[in-house]
Formats: sequence, C-alpha cells, structure tokens
Amino acid sequence: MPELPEVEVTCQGLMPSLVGRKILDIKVRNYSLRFPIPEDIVLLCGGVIDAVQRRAKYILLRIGSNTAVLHLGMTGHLSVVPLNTPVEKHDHYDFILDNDMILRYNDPRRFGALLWTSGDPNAMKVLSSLGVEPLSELFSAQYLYDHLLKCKGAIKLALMNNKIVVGIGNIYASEVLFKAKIDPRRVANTITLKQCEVLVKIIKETLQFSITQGGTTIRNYSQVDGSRGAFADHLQVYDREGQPCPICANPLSKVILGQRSTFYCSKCQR
DNA sequence: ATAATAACCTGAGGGC
DNA sequence: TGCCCTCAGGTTATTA
Repeated sequence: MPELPEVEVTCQGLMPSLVGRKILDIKVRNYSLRFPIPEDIVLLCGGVIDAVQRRAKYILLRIGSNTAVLHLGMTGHLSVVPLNTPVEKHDHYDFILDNDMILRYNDPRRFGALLWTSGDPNAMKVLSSLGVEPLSELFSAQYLYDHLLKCKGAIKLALMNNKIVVGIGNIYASEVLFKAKIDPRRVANTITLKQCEVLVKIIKETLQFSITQGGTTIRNYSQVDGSRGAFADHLQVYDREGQPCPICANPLSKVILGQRSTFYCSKCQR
C-alpha cells in the first residue's frame, strides 16, 4: 500500500508520539510477516527511541546503538493507541511505551517486516543494495540517465526498480510518467537526458507535494491518526481507465507492466 | 547479468 | 446469500 510519501507521512506522524519514549516491553502475537519477526526483538526493551527515520520504504527507529527496521508491505498500518486498546484481527505486534501508550502494527496481508540490528542498518541485507533517495541531491538527471542506459525494459519498471531509485511505487510511477508525457511502455534506454531532467523534477515535486497532502489513500492506507491522504484527490490517471484524460479528454488506457496495472493517456504520452 | 514471472497473504468487490 | 474469480500503494527468489 504505501509508497515513499505514505511512509514519510507515517514517520512524521510517529515522531511526536515516539521520540524520547522508553520501550517497556514488546509483545508479538503473530510472528508471521515477510520474514518471521526475530525472537530476540525483545532485546530492544529498555531502550529509548531517539529518532524516527525513513530509508526507502523502511521506517527506522533509532534506539540507542540499536535500530528497529519496520516495513509496511502492502497493507501494514502503525498506530499509537492507549494501553488496553482491544486487539483486532491481524494486530501483529505492540511496543509498550512508558506513557501508557502502545505502538501497534496491523497487517492483513503480512507483506510487512519487523527486523532489528545492533550495527549499521545500511549494512542489513534489506537495505544494503538500495539505490538513491529520490528527494536527495544524488537523484539527478545525469544519474537517472546513466542508469536508464542499462535498462532494456519499460521506463515504468525502471522507475520502480529500487536498485536505481527507491520509493516510487505503482501509483506514483503512472502519475509521474503522465506528467512527463512519457509512455510507460517506452524502452528505458531511449529516454533522453533532456527527458530525464523533466522526469527527475516531476518525481521530486510530486513526491514532495504528496507528503504535504498526507499521501494517497485509495483503500487500505491511512495516516498514523487514521485520517486519509488527500493526494488521492490529485491523481490524474491511476485507476482511471476509460475516464477522460485531464489534458485532452481522450479515454485513459490501462496496460499490465511487470504484473502491475499501469494507467496512461495514449495521446498525451509518447 | 539483465529481464520476465511466480510466490508470499488476506479481503473487498463484481458477476452469476 | 454464497461461491468463484480478479485485483490490490511491495519485494524477492527463481527461471529463462
């Protein structure tokens, strides 16, 4: 469910509730996620959460010299609720905090993750081979161009390849390609440097703006406090097959790329 | 070594 | 009401 903006909004929503809080206990009800939750996760107990950070679509809780690494998968949701809040179906784990509150994780599809390390989190297997952050200086037109040259597949798949750039998922990939007027099926290595300049600018602007809107809520995702993400009101093509293109009114098309639904305007995007 | 595709799960919604 | 099918903001192991 969540792409970069949704994870970033989740991080920002967690900060006021978590930073400075001591973890009194960790209760796991269902260890089954993308990876089984490690039994020794309880070693984080007693630590204080110093910071909440994001890397790609992962949430990092810095706890002294330790780091908890969380992922929301497709349907994961974190909330901070009072102690004794009734447990619901698919509530996987609780971090019991020192102010009678709980950090609680719910995830019906179990594609999320909860890991931890006492060392450098960037050395962990899940983080070590990730590409650059799209909102960082490292994500430049030249960087994108250099990497696209090596991609013989569709440009949309390249944008979603987290070895190149992280955080762009299925919704934003369709949206930014529409704004850049590029056909999502275009072979990546045919994209010009000039087009990379446009793409990079649009990606940064779109992700940044979505963060200010609280992300995109279509079905499962909601912010930490349960409210929806208003960027859904700004989607131009995603999930709009057959509806008129916002630019030229031509009915929007849908195609499957990499097993994922892809939406575009066959007249505006080339 | 890069690229298609199968797999991991549950739940919602549509068609009959 | 219920069954069967398809689809869903992600990632990775396996195959070609």
